[in-house]
Amino acid sequence: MDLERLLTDRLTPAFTAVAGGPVDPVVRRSPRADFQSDAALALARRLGRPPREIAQAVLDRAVLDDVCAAAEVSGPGFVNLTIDDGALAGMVAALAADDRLGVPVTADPETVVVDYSGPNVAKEMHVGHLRSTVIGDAAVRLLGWLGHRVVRVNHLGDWGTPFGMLIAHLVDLGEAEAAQELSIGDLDGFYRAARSKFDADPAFQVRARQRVVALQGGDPETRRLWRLLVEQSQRYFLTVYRLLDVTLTEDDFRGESAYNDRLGAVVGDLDRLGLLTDSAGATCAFPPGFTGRDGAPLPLIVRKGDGGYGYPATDLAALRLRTGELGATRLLYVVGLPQRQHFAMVFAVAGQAGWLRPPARAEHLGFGSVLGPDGRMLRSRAGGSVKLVDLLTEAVARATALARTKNPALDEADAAEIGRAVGIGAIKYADLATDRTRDYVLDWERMLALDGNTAPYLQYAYARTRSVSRRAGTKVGPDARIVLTAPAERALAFELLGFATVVHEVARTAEFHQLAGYLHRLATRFSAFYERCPVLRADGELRASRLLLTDLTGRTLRQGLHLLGIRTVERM
RNA sequence: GCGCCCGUAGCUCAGCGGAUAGAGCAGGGGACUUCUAAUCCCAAGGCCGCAGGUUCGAAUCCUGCCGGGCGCACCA
Repeated sequence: MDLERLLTDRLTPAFTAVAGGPVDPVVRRSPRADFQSDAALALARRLGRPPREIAQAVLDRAVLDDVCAAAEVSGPGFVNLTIDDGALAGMVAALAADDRLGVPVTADPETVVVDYSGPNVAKEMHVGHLRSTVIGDAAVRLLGWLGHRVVRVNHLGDWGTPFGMLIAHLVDLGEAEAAQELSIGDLDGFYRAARSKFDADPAFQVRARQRVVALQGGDPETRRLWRLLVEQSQRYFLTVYRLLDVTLTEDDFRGESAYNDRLGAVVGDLDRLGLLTDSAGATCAFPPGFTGRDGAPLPLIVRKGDGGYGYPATDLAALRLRTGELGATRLLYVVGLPQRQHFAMVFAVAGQAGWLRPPARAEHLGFGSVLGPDGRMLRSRAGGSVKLVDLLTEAVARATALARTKNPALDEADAAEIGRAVGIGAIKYADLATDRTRDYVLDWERMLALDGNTAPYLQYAYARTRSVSRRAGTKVGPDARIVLTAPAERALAFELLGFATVVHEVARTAEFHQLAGYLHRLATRFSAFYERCPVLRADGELRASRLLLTDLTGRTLRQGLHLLGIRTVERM
């Protein structure tokens, strides 16, 4: 069903025979035929034969008759393959009959830990958390759909010195008042108030420092107040996740504090392994290959000079638990690019300690910043960071207004539902549609545009497929014959068959913009098909075939968008 | 100083060893007695930052520059 793989499987033995060793035929879509294989060119030097001759020898041996209408050598030595219409139709029909759209559940499932979102307790979620949350959730959805055991970890910032100040402020306010403030989502106000008191009032500073000591010493009352802060914040974060359509739940919170009682063992074991050195009073690991400002080896500070633990220790403890107790073989860290070196060092030390060894591997899925229209880091008018809820609320409001304008017949409820799906979808899609590692510019006009590579365009294409299916009345069985005559039908068929390839590729690379690009291409192909190939006005076999193509396109768009965490609506 | 990321159409981005570098937007031209025009079609638009190198072949790999961003010991 996966055409690219099918052709690869057919060409590989032929290439291998000709070359006398294993060769990847390098099959890809071609502007000059349906597919092309480029491997003969690369082989020419090794075999000392002209590439065209090699290509011909491969074609002489390869079994392609049942799939290809034409297979020929072209140019300097490309192999051009044209798929037989009947074979193509057969594959599309098989695809339509498959609930999983040609993407089987993986044969070797693994345990994958996805560490993402990670907001800080008693601090507002801002656009910086948007990317981690959206990308991480897409990873969770995709890997889960493929049958892997996915463990979501929301590595909350719930520990450290700021909590002394926050708890002291909470006491000043009174618990009820503080809880009220936090539950309505005024986290920044709470944090700022604590901060400014800390900066201005020496007596408050003393109380704050005492609270840090009490908290770390396990004082029950301080712990209770701390829990209160954490719980109120979690409640608030969950409302944001719900609005964002993210699958994170309360069960996924595993804050930094969860590793407290393991930090001692981490340091102790690293020491026993001879990996630690005292340096300027701090206990450090010096993984090879990392140098700092003056060319000196760069330390990973596992325990600070004052005896406290920093986040390297926490990250090591978390990693060890994930590969050890959770048995994970793939660790994904969806954290901004600036942390790249930190994670490289953590992974290196974990490798040295034997906590991270094949088949287990860790990947830092770094990402760039969200920029404003001026090309600089997105800021609010006041110059502070933009509250994530504000951003989401504005997206929904804009999309709802847009829906009303475009389709005045919608009632309030429908407009609201569409506004939500489109607004949130637009934000998430804009985030996922470009290369993760790059910064991107948040531009309302562009991401809510009704054409172009945007969520609304894809959602509209989906709504059109549903509209056609609804109007058809009769449901077309999956056993309907597919007939492909028009070029637009063929083009759509090829795109539909490419879903599995993209899904597998993205599962490997976590480059979600590849999936987004695929879905946009699919929607584009469908729109062209829709324009040129009447479905409901066609008769008999052709009508049934086109209905099935329409339905299959809709299912693929819905599934693809769902994997990205984006909703579809039945009408727009 | 060292390290990482990024310089591709006016704008936002794909492409990251293969044939004539692709989309979308904006701008130009066309298609609504509609299966939802929130759409489609056509034309136009490029020293792929610069300079070397490797290769049969380079936007893609290597080296050096230039420009932008971000990191580089006790905040997470």
